Amino acid sequence: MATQEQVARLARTSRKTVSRVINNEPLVNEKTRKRILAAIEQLGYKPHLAARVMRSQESNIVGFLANEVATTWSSTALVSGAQDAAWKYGKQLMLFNVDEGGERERLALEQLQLYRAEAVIYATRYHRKVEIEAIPDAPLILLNCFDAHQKYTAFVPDDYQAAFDVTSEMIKRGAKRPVFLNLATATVAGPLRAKGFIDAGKAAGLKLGGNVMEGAAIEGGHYQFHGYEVAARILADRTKPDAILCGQDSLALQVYLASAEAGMRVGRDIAVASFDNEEPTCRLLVPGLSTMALPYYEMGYAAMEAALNPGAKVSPPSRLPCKLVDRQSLANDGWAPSKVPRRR
Amino acid sequence: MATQEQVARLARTSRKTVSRVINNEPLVNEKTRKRILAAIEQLGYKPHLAARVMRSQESNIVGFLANEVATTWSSTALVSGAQDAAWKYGKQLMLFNVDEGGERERLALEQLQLYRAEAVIYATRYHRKVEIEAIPDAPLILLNCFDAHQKYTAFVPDDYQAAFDVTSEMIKRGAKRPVFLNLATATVAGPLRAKGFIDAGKAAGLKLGGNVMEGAAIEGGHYQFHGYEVAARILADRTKPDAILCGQDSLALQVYLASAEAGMRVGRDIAVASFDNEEPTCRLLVPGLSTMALPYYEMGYAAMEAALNPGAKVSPPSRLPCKLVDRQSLANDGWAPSKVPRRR
DNA sequence: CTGAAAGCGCTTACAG
DNA sequence: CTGAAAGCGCTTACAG
Repeated sequence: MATQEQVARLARTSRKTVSRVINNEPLVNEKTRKRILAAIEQLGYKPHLAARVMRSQESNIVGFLANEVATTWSSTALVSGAQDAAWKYGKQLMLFNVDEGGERERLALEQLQLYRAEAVIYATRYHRKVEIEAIPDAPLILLNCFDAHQKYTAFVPDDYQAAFDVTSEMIKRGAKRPVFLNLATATVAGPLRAKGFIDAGKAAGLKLGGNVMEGAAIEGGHYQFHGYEVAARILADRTKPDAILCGQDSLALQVYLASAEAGMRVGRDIAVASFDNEEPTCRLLVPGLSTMALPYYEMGYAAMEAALNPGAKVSPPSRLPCKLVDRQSLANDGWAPSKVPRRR
Repeated sequence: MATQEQVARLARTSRKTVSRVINNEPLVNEKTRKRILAAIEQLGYKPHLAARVMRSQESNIVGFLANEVATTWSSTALVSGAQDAAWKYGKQLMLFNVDEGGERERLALEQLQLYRAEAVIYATRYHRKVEIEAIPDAPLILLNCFDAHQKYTAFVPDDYQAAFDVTSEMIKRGAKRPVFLNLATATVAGPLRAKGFIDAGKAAGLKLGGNVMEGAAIEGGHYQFHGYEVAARILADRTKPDAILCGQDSLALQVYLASAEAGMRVGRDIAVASFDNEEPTCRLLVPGLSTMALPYYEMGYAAMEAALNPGAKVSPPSRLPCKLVDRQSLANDGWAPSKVPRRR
């Protein structure tokens, strides 16, 4: 691979002037610039980043540790957001798939120190608490998670608002007996959403305190889905719900199965809504699933902005708003259209 | 951050001897080594990789471009396999999420040149043909894909074997009228699997040529799933199948829905098997889905081995074998146990 | 507008 | 077993 030295020789000029052209510095004669650019082209010269890093003492690298992230669709959006923000600042993302507290995580943080990363972003697959320490000389930003002592800047989805909004919409469309098939109680999002669900009922004059149930549970360290069994049970009940809000799209999938087996059709005999907007699940379900999309791209973007502009505020975690992606599942033929409250 | 110079001063020795200790070279006096290690500890010294790279002219970096990969579970295994193999050789993975032929891909390849990557692995989400060119001075390895001219070493799953094996198992357990709800015909895996399905029938004395149908299609550049409609249609038919093999777990999900709505229970009234073993789908379906796992970890590992040992054979693509992950869906109460052919 | 010199933090090549 | 010198490919700081 060619060096600036070789380019300079071919262009009959000095290394420094070549460096000027490469770094788009002004004050270079047009003719000299042309000659240098031609030489660069001819030799296929590319700057050697390691040399630049060493001399300028700037690595321009930001580490992105994805904890379990790659197992779901959400990772794409988190990484894309961070990537786009990074490129805006001329920074380079260094991406790692890690396991919390595990060997890969340790090695990734080690590598990032060796590369003199300027900041580190730590992202999790779902909203939760983590235990992690920053490496020296690089701010740590938490993405979709937070630390117990709120020591680090963090960005999470606004679970309360999301549940409040989707429940309000459900009620606005006619739901009288909505049930919330929630995430495991041991999650962070679960209780926040339960509160949003209940408060939205309260705001509309509905008492929903008894309508929240667990659709999943953490058993033996593993996340177990019980949406199918719970849905089958409540749909067999005399006072069955007219709408089911699911804590995640996977639970909605199980509700679809249980509904079909109970002879009920989603979007006609029972309304269903959910959280996540996860591909491909949403596209596969018939009818299409109405679900609250989590603002992963925006979260990733915000995290990178914060990583590159340290000194800003640290805690509490910034809660980014969620939006409903409306398809066909949030409907019930039993809801009389006249009863839908109008909004202006 | 401390340098070897500072460590040397503190340990009252020379930079070179510090370098010896750091690189585990022999021929260092035990006492000197101890002093140096203590100094390293005290100063929190970490080697500066950029400096090492520049002097040794070895970047130790391998690029991993994940095309659409992060949208599915398969990515984890592909990356993990490559990661593990890389660490075995003391190499570092540089991971990028890219879009084929897009801006992110161009930028990623550019970055890898600037970092003087020693090899590049290009991975796709599903088995297909790609158009891509290697960057100078770094071998390109294709993972889960291949190029038209077989110019590059490639690793793909053995789709023919996978379909042959799962179909044989289906027939062995009693299937008489299996139907294959295949991927879109325009995919690479689709036709290979169709052949495996038909050949397995032939080997067992069953004519399955007319039993292959498309469960998905590429329409307007997008992959569209039709598993629900097709399954609903064939299950309503007088001569309905006793088993459905699905081209991917997502199609199986749609078959579960259509079966439930037709009043049929998977694993009892209709047997279902599939390809992918994708999380979390497989864990969510009731009953659990029996499916051919694709050897993603092994493929990733093999790709990295090939990347770091160039000069080996190039074409045709290496086809890695798939294995059945058996759960409860590959059963049908109508299959008399006595009719199951015995194997010894 | 241009260039010579120094130095970033290491490892290489060599001499003791 | 140890160390002084040179150099990897750049950018910085400075002088013209």
